[in-house]
Amino acid sequence: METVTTEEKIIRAADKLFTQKGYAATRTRDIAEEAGTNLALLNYYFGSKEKLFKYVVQGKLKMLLGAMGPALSDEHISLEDKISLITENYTNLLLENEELPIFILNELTVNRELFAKITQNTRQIAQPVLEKQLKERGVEISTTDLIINTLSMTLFPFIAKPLITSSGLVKEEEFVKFVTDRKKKIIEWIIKITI
Amino acid sequence: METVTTEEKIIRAADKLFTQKGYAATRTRDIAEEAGTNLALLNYYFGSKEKLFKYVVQGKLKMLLGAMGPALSDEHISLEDKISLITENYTNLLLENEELPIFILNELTVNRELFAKITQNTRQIAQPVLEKQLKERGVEISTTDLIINTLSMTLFPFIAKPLITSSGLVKEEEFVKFVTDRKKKIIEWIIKITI
DNA sequence: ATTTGATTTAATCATTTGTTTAAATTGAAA
DNA sequence: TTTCAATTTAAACAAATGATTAAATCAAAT
Repeated sequence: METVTTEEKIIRAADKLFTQKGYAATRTRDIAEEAGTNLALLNYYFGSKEKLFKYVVQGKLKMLLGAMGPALSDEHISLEDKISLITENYTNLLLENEELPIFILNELTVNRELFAKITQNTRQIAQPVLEKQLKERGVEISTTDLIINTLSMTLFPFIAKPLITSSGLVKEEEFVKFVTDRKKKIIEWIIKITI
Repeated sequence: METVTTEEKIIRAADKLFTQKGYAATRTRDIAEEAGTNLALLNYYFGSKEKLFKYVVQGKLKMLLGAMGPALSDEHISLEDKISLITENYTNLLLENEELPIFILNELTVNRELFAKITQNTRQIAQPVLEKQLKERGVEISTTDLIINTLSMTLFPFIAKPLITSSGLVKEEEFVKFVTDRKKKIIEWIIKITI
């Protein structure tokens, strides 16, 4: 049997509720109840709701950026394979964490300072390599447009899922197939655009 | 001089704060203060915080869908012009209302039922016309992919603006130029993909 | 000028919410 | 077994928050 410490139980409960409802709408009492512990333990272990939130957010953000960083900055991975890796990694990640992007982007809007440091690193390493690879190909598209187009087409269906499904564009039960099929298409589209 | 009723002042204040901070984080007292009125007037005119919120959301949602609906269902507008209209309309709309998409998508995640009715209409009218136009062209892409790709590339920069700017991909002061320049590019890209 | 209904104000209520406190319990070390 | 720190519990506190009330003010109609 796996033993889960009280601290870990609180983290998991907080993760679930914060991601689901956002910071402001989540009650410390609900976290405690979800964790099956006492309300006071939240402050005993983490000091405050806000500190617990930051802990959770840091983890989520690393998750989100971790799916992109390493692939981008490797010189030995071709442009095609990079696009491929990004769409593949993100699609898989978001299939397991559908609320992740909206959660991050929403809290990011309110709490911008919190994120600046973590995000900058990734780009500064990745961008020069990408630019070099694009130049070698004699491509007219900018690195920025390439990255944003890839992320757009990959992430948008997850971000806009409630709009897409409730409008009937894609049925709820077909969603997984829809984004899975898109993985291959996106690479083709990006290549058509880029070359 | 323009005369603004108290009711209108409350709506504008609520609009601003709800869009900026979301439902849960917005305090009725802040709305009253922002409107320059008394707290009790909010309940006098709208009954409750929730009713006021729904009023605001309905307006925002119509705004968002209104930028797409009419263009799509018109048989006399060519495919190119439709893509063109959507990116043009949305880019302009979101330049004036940058927080709009994240606000809608976030609240939509929590409050799904509220939106179902309004969104369904738009698609049911538009999709058949689009499908016909695509078939006439002998194009292999699906209507769904076409719509989602166009929306992705147009909306994503606004949705992910905090991530894009704080990561340094696009500088805050260059953002307007960036999305404005993208308008033309998106149309070219979509055509490359579609044809 | 008076009346009447709509609007506004100030004060208060009841509940929720994040946090703290002090006592109880547990479990390992001496 | 005793001791002692770490952990857990139950209760309470103070502030914040959505809502309500009753009185005051205003503006138009009579």
